[in-house]
This record gives sequence, structure tokens and C-alpha cells, in this order.
Amino acid sequence: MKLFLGSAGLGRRVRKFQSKKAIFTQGDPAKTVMYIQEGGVKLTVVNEVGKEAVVAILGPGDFFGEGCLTGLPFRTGTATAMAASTVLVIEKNEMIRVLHREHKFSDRFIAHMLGRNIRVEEDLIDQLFNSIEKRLARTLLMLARYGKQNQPQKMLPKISQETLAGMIGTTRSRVNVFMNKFRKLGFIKYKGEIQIDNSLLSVLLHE
Amino acid sequence: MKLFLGSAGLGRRVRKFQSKKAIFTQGDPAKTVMYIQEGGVKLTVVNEVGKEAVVAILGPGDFFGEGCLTGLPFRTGTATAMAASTVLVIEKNEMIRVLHREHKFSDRFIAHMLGRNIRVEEDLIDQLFNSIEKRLARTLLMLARYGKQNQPQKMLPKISQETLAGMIGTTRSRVNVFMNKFRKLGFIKYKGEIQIDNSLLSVLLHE
DNA sequence: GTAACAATGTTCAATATGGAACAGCTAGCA
DNA sequence: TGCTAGCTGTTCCATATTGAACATTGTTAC
Repeated sequence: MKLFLGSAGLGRRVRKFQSKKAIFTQGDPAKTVMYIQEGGVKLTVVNEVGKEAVVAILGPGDFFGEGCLTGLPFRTGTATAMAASTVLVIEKNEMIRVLHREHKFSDRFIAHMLGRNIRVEEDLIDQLFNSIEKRLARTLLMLARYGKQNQPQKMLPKISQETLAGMIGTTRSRVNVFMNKFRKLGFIKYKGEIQIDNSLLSVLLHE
Repeated sequence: MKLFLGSAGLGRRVRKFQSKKAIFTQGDPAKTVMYIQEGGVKLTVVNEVGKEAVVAILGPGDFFGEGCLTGLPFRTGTATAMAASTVLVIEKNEMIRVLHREHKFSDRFIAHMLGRNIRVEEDLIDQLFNSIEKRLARTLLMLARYGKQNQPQKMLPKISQETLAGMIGTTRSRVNVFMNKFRKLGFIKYKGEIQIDNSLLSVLLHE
């Protein structure tokens, strides 16, 4: 994909961000689509009283900021680098041109949109159905997929309880209680980094 | 759009559904994408214990069932006609072919996916931030947009309290309590059909 | 009209959640 | 070394929510 983007003339504007730096901020003018080459990005939204919700955690190969293609003039959320990250910046007009010209590119973009849609819908369904305890378990298991696969103990990218609270729509103290519960039951371990055991799945199955 | 779909050779398979009939059911094989020409469609998901969540309410010009394009073999939810509806049924392979061949069509589809994504994300953010009372108010206001515009009193498509409960992830009794509260405060009126007054917006602004 | 069914109105106790407060731990830094 | 900031552990209570039960009203088919 990186090669392909290069051949489509999109390889020119590459930007690098240190961990925790803002890539764009809620309310900024929205004129570009981003494509992650390396690293990780967190999309968040802040409400009137300053509470923060985490809408998505993205990795290499994901697009973000694509809302501008609909004519939305401003960013509806904030994008923050979660690790040192390399991001391809594509002007809105250029994006539209390339979507027309290059089948492989538009296929890739449509695939991304379809996948993202399914993912957000799953998050919504999770919210509609499940208790905070189950949502936390599911979120941890989803995040663990970004780590190494096929291992009984999966490592998590460094993520605070505050961020977890933002992802499932609750408070940090609530997250803390369940993290400790999971730990006591042997579903997870943590000292600095978090290890997820597959037995955490059992939380999703009962009741 | 109808004309365009016709000229792309997609006009052939049209199906009509009576109100309340299932268009497809969770677990069915997924081989087609649908396009609504007339009527309205409700997308729902049922969990292990039979509780139902409403993922989307769609109208003319919307696609659904597009999950099959990602290779998903089965329907992840149920689509039900909410009124007498006319639906264009497009085979997965044909869809992919036309997406390649026709710029106008793929533009339209990408626009649909972008819009739907924004919409579902808003729903998710709403869940993450707001109380049931606010979510109900927001949902009613969103639904009212499907009715006539620019009128202080907006009419809602017929929708039961049970469905509203599924949309915001709560119980019918809770929906009922707030519907009565809104009515007492003059924000809505209903006898059979529901009328939404713009004053309902005030619920979203306070606290 | 009326029987049968669906939708709405209302209540209540058990439980889950929010939100705030405060203490302890750890890493980075002057 | 001690200071500071940021994250984690823990407690508490007021409030929101669930889930079930039952009564009432509205709709539909015969």
C-alpha cells in the first residue's frame, strides 16, 4: 500500500509525530485525510463539560479525518499520536482525484470504510447491550489483538485507566474496580504493562 | 439515482415488502447489497438472551447489507420493513463490478458509507456521554428529521416505545416515563402519532 | 360488538453507576 | 535527595437504572 500510494503521487506529504502530540484538534478546519504508515492514533471527542470519550484506536493502514470528504468544514474530534507515528497527509481534492483514478486505491478505501463501520457498529451494540464490566472485558480483548497474536498471554499497548474509561463511557474509579476484580480472578496481570489472558473471555459469556 | 442504477444494469431485481416483514434475518447467508427506493427499514440485532437493539433506521437512498462486501458470510443483524417498501437487490459481485465501472455510483456509495459512519459515531458518542433522558430526546429529534422539515411541530414515523428503548439501550418502562415527562412539559404531543416540538432541544442543553 | 392482542401507563425493590474525595505509588527531574 | 505530576487503589453515598409485575387503553380480525 505504501508503494501504491507513492505511485499515485501521494507520497509527498509525510509527517511524523511524537507520542502524545496532537495531529489535529476538535474544531480545526478539516481539509485533509490522514493515512497511518507507522505508530498508533487515538481519536477522541470532548463534550461541553470537558469529559472525554475515545471513539477509536487506530493503527498502520488505517485512514482518519475522512469526514472532510463529506464537506464537513471542521474536525469533529481530536487525533492524538499514541506512539511515535508516521502519517501521510492527503489533500481533500487530491484524495477525490485519486479515488476516481485508481481502482486499487478506491477499493482499499471502501474496504477501510466498511471495516470501520462494522467496528463502530459493534461498539454501539456493545454499549446498547452490555454492562460496564462486560464492555471493559471486551475492550481489553479487542485491544490485545493489536499486540501479538496466537499467544495465551497478550500484551497491551500502554493505555491508562482514564483512557479505558473514555472508551467504554464510564469513570476511572469504575474501571479500576473491575481491573482489580479481573486481576484477582487471574484474567489479567499488570505491572506497568497489561497482560490479557484468554480466560477473560469468560466474562463475556456469563449471565 | 434510480435512473442511474437502471443504466448501470442494476434495475432488474426489485423487491417489495409489506410493513413489518423481514427483508433478511440475522444469520442468513449474506450475498447481496440492498438499496432503498421507497419506504423505511429498521436494522436490529438480537443478543444471546433475546434482547433487541436497534442499530439504524434507514430511508430512501440508503444502502444496507453492505457488510457482505467485506467477505462476511452471514447477516449480522435483521432488516425489517417499517412501512411498505421497495428495495433494489444487488448481487455482491455485480456491486463490485459496478463500483469499478461507474464513478458516479462509487461516489454515491462512498458518500453513503461516510455519512453512515458519521451517524453511527454520533450514536456511539451519545451513548458514551449522555443519560437516557438526553439520548431519548436526541433520538426523537433525529427521527423527526425524516418527517417534514422547517415546521415547529414535526411528525414522527410510527414507532413504538419498545423500538425507542432498543435504539437507546434501555427498557420500555424507562422510555415511557420520559415520554410522559416530555409530554407534561409540552415538548412533545402524542395520540397515535408523535409530534416533536423544537422546545425538546432544551433537554439536550441543560445540566 | 367483542375477543385477542399489542401498546402504553405505573409502581417498586434490588442493583448498578456516577462522582467526588483522599491516600499511596512511581518516574522524571532539579 | 526531595519535589512534582500522573497514575492507581479504595471508599462512600446519592442517584439512575433495571427488570418484573400488573392495570389500562388502543387496534385488529372476525
